[in-house]
Amino acid sequence: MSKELSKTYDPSGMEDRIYQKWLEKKYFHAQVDRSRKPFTIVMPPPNVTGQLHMGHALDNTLQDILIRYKRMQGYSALWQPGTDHAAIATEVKVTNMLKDQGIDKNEIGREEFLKYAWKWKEEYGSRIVKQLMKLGASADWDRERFTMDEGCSEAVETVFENLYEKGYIYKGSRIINWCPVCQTSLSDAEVEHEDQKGSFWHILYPIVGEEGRYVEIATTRPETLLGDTAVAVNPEDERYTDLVGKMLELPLTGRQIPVIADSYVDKEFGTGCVKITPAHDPNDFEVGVRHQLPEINILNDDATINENGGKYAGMDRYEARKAVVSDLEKLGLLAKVVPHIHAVGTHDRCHTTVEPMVKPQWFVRMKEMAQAALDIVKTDDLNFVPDRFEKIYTHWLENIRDWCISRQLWWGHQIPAYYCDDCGEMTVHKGGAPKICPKCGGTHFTQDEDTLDTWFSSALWPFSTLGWPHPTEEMDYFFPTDVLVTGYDIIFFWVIRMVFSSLEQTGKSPFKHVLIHGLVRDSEGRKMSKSLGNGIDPLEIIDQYGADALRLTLVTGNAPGNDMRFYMERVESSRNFANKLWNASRFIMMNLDKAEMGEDGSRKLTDADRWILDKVNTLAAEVTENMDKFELGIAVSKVYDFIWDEFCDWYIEMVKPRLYAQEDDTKSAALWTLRTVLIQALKLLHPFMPFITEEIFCTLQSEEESIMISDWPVYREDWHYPQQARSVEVIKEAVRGVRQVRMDMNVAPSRKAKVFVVSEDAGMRGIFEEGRVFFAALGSASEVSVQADKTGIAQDAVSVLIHGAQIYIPLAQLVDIEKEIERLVSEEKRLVKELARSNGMLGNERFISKAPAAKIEEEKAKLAKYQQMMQQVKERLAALRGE
RNA sequence: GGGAUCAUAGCUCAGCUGGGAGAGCACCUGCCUUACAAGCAGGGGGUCAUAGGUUCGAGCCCUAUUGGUCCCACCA
Repeated sequence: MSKELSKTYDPSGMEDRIYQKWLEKKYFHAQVDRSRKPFTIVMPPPNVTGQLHMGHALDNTLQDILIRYKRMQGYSALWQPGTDHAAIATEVKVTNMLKDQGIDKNEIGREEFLKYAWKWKEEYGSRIVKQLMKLGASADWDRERFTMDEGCSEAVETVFENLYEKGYIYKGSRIINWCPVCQTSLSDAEVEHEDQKGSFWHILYPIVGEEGRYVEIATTRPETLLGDTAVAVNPEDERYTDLVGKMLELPLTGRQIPVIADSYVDKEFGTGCVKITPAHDPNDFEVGVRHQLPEINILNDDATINENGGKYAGMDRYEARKAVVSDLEKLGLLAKVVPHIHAVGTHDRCHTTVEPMVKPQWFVRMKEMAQAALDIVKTDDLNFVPDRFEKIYTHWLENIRDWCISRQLWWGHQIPAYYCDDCGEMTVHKGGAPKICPKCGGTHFTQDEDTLDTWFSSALWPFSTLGWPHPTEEMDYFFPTDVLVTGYDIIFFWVIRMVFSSLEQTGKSPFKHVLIHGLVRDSEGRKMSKSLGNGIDPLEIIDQYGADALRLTLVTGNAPGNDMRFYMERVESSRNFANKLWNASRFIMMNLDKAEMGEDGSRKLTDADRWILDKVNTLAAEVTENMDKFELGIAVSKVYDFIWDEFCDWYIEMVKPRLYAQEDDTKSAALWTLRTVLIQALKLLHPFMPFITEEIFCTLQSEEESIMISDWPVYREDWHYPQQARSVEVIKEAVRGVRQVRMDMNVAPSRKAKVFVVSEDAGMRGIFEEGRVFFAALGSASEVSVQADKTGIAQDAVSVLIHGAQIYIPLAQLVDIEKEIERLVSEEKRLVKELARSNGMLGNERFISKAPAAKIEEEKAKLAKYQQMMQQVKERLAALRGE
């Protein structure tokens, strides 16, 4: 006696109840178990103050599918979760929160600010975790980590020290990207280039000592003229050969600057003369280094002009631009202004135009580590799915520049560099300040003010969460991890940095596979964003349709690496599928309640039973293969089609007459098959729709169990029934034909008719004898007569011609002979085409000589089939026409 | 400037290593058949962007073209 399911599928309440049970039973907890193989996924840590959006929902659904699949296969499957401190994102939020309370972060100071930040983290840190739970995420929450917890921080300081000692981390005054609003340096990856309309200002620099002679330069940023320390021309540019070495009058400043030659200058572009501002342009900075030019910083941190800008000091950079241009015009030094579209670097977070500035910052030298990361992707130890992302990865690494890791923020890992209060000597030291200054023996130190780029700590995530740098059992067992699932938008920020960090620190790639997915867009293909207000809240979808429906929607028809559009209609159709499965299960349980399933020995499996067993068996093999190739969208649609089409629309309908009969010696076999196939299908579906499958599974069981720790279906030889698989397909074809004909003839569904199956082939007759009962039910037949010839069949019966048999339905006065002929003629036309195609192929000598033998045999079989059917059509037509 | 990617049914998208074009939704026609109307049965609808090429055979491979999306990039 099984328990009961409610009448309609209603996920609300059910999902939370089930999740709670899973938590209590500790099914998510993975342990080091040497008797089993490990399978590990490390969760991309969401921002600790973030909220679940569709991107998270997709990302975590994919991970959950993989981890549940592997767990069912018997792996010790660890899904390592945690959250990221998200340095700048969180700092901005906390700062704004304080601002709203009238508190200025600079007034309260670092220590006080951090107290607020931690409080904020405690308050909101669990929110995203709870939201992931609503989604059904089976992560090992007992192992939840945070990038700024003790262990992760230790890993960060250890790596910093290691890299510093190796000479890979250095501090230096280099040109970096500066965000004037966030007031911090940025890495190259954080700068987005946007095309903006601007102008090309052509400015005249008078040549010293040559009255009336000028050099014309072109610039998009005239205000930086205030920081110019040279003008450069190409050494091979004959137009300017005589100028090199001469001095120019730098307008508005009273300074004189030299003309230098540098191959960086493109003769063809602009005027061929470039003003050089080493302090505010990355290229100019390098030119400056080559020529030992002075750097004149003309900007304050908020992008106003500083005291080096003379009369322009205090002005904002754009005010200064206007003022400079207008002053140049007054002096007659503005040659012309040309409209110009150029790429402007902006901060990816606040979209402020960044200013290149020279500042003392910490950098990671990338050359060697990038090479290691490039090498590993050529091996089997690291591969991308789909593999085209390997190119993107490679291209980025080949062009990588040193990574600026210091940030002028407070929320984050403070750089473990200490300056001796006595002599100023810097010491890098993990685990707090050093005891004694190695240079002067001083004992008082001041720590570097800067914190690390948030990606520095997330780069260590795959191993810091497993206990590194300590030699833990987890590290030994679960590392390297198996799959990393993430969006393509984060390859540069995160994936690459994890790879080289792991290679450097552990000697291994952090994961074997990187499964890349695209973005979830709105129904019009736009990115979901706060500013557009077009975001769809996954939690609302879950409330309304259930997490299973959301998950199914996100994974169906989605190929790796491709963006997808989110449609409410698709969520509804997913929910409908859940309802379908729910009701089919309910039907099966009702029947299990009514009758005994019987002992093994008493079961008599019919062709239909063997057919569906064969189908579900094949399905298991195929789905497993798709899963292993990360083709999750294909895998789930196969399960979907199986459940809806084969199982519900065909098998259950086939089996009904046996269930409803008073006496049927195959009834228990039907019940057993229904239950067995349903369980197999539930298991195959479970990774995708964990809640509904668990609910049904548990209702079917007599004892308390869970589908999530049940065994994943494997292909089994004893369920391989090729014979029955074929014969039931024959009957299905006949049923479809009968239905089609009845529809064409407008026969009321309620009107049953006697159906004759005629075949000279005894094997074919056997198939229909065996399937007689369900053939009758599905074909609306009052009676089925299987015979070798047409004895007793009225001449005006409608006919269905299938390969190897003819089906006749005498429908008396309802049959319209003309219409019947029409139907047959169109069938004849179709067959003529098919025959032509088949004959064409087989008549082609080159096909015969070059195509694989199996293909040729297949085609020959088709030809024979069509020929046979054509003959039937011809005979039938002749009979109807009274020939 | 370099690169990636897409173009398949009215809409959104699948289509694995080349071997007779698929799904969901929408549409049309019949059905309240005692699991399900969130359903059942049947149906219409595609020169797989264009032009070449490779092949016995191309939606799939190659080349070019057109149109869209995205990423990277220090031409001031």
